[in-house]
This record gives sequence, C-alpha cells and structure tokens, in this order.
Amino acid sequence: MKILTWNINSVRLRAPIVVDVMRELSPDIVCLQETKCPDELFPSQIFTDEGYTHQHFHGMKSYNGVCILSKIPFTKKDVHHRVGREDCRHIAVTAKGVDVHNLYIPAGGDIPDVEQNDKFAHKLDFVDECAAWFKDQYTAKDKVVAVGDFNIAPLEHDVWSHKQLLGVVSHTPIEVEKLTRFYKSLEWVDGVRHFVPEDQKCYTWWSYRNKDWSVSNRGRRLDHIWVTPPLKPKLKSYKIHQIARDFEKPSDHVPVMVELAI
DNA sequence: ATGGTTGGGGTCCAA
Repeated sequence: MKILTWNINSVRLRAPIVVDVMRELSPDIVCLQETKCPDELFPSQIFTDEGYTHQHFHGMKSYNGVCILSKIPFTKKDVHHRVGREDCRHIAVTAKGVDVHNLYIPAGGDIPDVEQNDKFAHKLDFVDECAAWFKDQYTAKDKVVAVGDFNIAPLEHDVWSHKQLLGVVSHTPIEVEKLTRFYKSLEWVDGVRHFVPEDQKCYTWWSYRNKDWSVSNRGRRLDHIWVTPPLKPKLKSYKIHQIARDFEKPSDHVPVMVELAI
C-alpha cells in the first residue's frame, strides 16, 4: 500500500499535476493539503477517472482544506476539528484496517512569539491537541498512519541551516519540542527518516521566494509520514518526488510517499 | 537587515 502526501496549494489549479504524479508513482492513497476549495467545487471527476473512486474531501473557501483520494475502499471516514475551529485541517479514513490521518498543521505566521502572534499560538495549541487526541484515541499497538504538512522541520538536517533557522517559524525549539512530544506520545516511527540517516539533509519544501531553488537548495522537511510501531516492519520504501518542484506552476511542496507491505 | 513569490478572491490575506 503506497501512501502519498502533498501540499498542493490549490487543488483546482493543480489537479492536472496531481494526475501526473498519480500516473508516475501509482500511490494507492493520496492525501492533499491546502486544497483551497469548497466541497461543492471539488474537482472529483478528474480523480475518479484516474481510478481514485474513493474520495473524502473537506474544504472551505480560500484557505486550508484537505482531501484523501484512494483506489482502496474506505470502511470509515471522519472529519476532526482542532482547537475549537472548523478550518478543514484534519480528516481520516480507515483502509485495509489502517487508520490514515491527513493533517495540515497551521503555518504559524512569521513571529515566533505567542504574545505577539496569534497564529503561532494557534499552531502550538494545534500540535498539543493532536498529541493529546491521538494518545486518547489509540495505543502504540494500533495500526495508524499520520501524514501531512506539519509545517515543522524537527531535526537539524531537516533544514538547510540549523543555526540560521533556529529563530524562524518551522524550526524554533518550542515547535520542535511540541512536535517531538506528539511524536513520542504514540511511539511514532518517521517513515522517511526510517530510510534516510539523520545526518543526511532531507527536504520536502522550497520557498517560492527563492529563485533557482535547486542551486541554493535552501529547503526544509515540513511534510511527514508517521506510522505506529506495528507498521514499522512493513515499511518497504520511500520517495520524495523532488522533480515536482520543477513542474510548470509548481507547488512549493513536493510529494512524499511511503510504501507499506500491506 | 531586507525583500523576495504564489494563490484566491477581490483591490489584501495567508503561506
């Protein structure tokens, strides 16, 4: 079972390149974030035509929005609201006995200070609530996958310069600490770092503001695929589809995929 | 230290 996550920054604009990636990588389950699309306008048919007939989308006008597109039937699908808001950042399905959660953690604005920046406070609260909620819902013996744009690069080599990004939202110590607490709470396994040594640079996002992104290569690993311990021995391979950053009209994120032997 | 780009919806906000 191949599970792919991608922050697509408008599903209507980029549905054609999602289809390209579906054809290239043949994922069974595709989790998208930042669809920026109300449900009544979701481009359902284009994905149905590709064989992704099982769809769960939860979007809103202009901002946020998540969806799960699958070739495998769901036995269950849910929408979850975090931090008392209804901003379309967390949905889940059950497929082949595995609960798959698609998360879009808030970016958190520019200033890493909860007093000065409500968006940063919201981000930290969101991560805390996820940790508590997953701990409440599951034990480490359950088969669970959590994917998405977490908007946090937790490890030193998840950013191009650890020192220069310590004060930049996405890599500040408080965010890393909170995400790490979430990570440890359910004994999650990092599906990409399972294959990529921690001392090796690894990115999934390059800013639009950086022209010639691949030359400066100032990336961050913001997109993640976590699995619970029973799924660790099932991890078969991973793919960071970096070529997608050079597509015409690219997203600033690239697809991340993990293959599980189930 | 600063500004750089993108998408959506509407002449600005969030990323």
